Amino acid sequence: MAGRRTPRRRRVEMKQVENEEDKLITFSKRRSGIYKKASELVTLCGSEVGVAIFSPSGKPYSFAHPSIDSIATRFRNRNHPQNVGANNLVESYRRLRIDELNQQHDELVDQINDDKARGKTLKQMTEERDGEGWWEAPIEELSLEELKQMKARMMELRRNLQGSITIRNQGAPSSEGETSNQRNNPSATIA
Amino acid sequence: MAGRRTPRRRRVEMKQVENEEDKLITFSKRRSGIYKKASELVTLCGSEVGVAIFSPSGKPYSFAHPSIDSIATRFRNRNHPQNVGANNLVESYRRLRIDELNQQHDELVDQINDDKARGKTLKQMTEERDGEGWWEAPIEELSLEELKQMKARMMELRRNLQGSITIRNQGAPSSEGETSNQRNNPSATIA
DNA sequence: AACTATTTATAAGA
DNA sequence: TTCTTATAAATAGTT
Repeated sequence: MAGRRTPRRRRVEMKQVENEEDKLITFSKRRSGIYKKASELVTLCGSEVGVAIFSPSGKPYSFAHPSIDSIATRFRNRNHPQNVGANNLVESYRRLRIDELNQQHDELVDQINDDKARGKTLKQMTEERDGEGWWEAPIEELSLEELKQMKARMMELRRNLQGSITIRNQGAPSSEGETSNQRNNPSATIA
Repeated sequence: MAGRRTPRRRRVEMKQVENEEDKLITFSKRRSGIYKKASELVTLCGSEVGVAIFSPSGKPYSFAHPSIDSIATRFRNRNHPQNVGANNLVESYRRLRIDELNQQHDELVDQINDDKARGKTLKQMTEERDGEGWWEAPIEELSLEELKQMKARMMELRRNLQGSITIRNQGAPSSEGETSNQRNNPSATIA
């Protein structure tokens, strides 16, 4: 009991933590730290914040205020929902080879409509996730949120484009048999 | 030089900062702090992190590693790109009334294809944003990223559904009660 | 932007 | 996992 009872000190080499156990602990603590900082920013400045983190083992975590949906929407709309975003959106869209995208979309919609997997309903999913703090939005909802976003995006785009073009042309099918596997190559598909 | 040269002390009331100027400074400092924490988490644990923040005035900021695209993709795929995510996605999709969504999509694609707004090309946009740290991804790219995500999502969905359904029928009534035999994900939740 | 008193975060240990 | 504590890091108020 004499002297220092906890003779530890630390160093902060910014290097990958080798020991897996330590790494997990560090991750856990620092994740909490970031959440706290984020929530403080929300409180102090009234700003909206969204955080997405993957643990070393790949488990997803998220933090968001007011909600992931809201954050995503704001990003989409940016400061000028009128044109700027739409322009980028449109131009980017084009470069993604709309034909192919459209074709895929049709395919998917058909398949989905045909009734396939069946799980929880949207409402159920939403209900289940209450009870935790607002900052602990379960990541399970993200895919759902993304769908909402997708619809929102489309409606926005449509709104922005309204009254401009009207020509309808399903377009030639893009001869693409192989698309790069983007699981490990997120940004490879674009250009 | 004698005595204390900076006789300041601070308080940390977690309240909205009233003074607008102070609020902006606080926001700026703390945003940097969060970015730093996030990048440290990346370095120490090798995890992937994405942060989205709106300033009090509504200006968007973001941080992401390896990229917003990657983060979004991982969230979409989650731990089990096979089924779980797809199920939610599919079910949600349905509930968003696919027909309507599809209709809107077609409309948009047609309009876009017909040549409308024209801005920077994707390549230009990408080039312009080099020179800063990887953690300072300009928010301007987000709308673009979302497009990538959209495509990625569709391709993923398509991949997941492949070999399951092939019927093409916009309004096919479902007679399937359950299809829950795909739930073989033992490691759905680590904790 | 820089400084520094102080608060806050956190690496180790228990 | 939660708590403790020594110490490193973040930052509010100021220059």
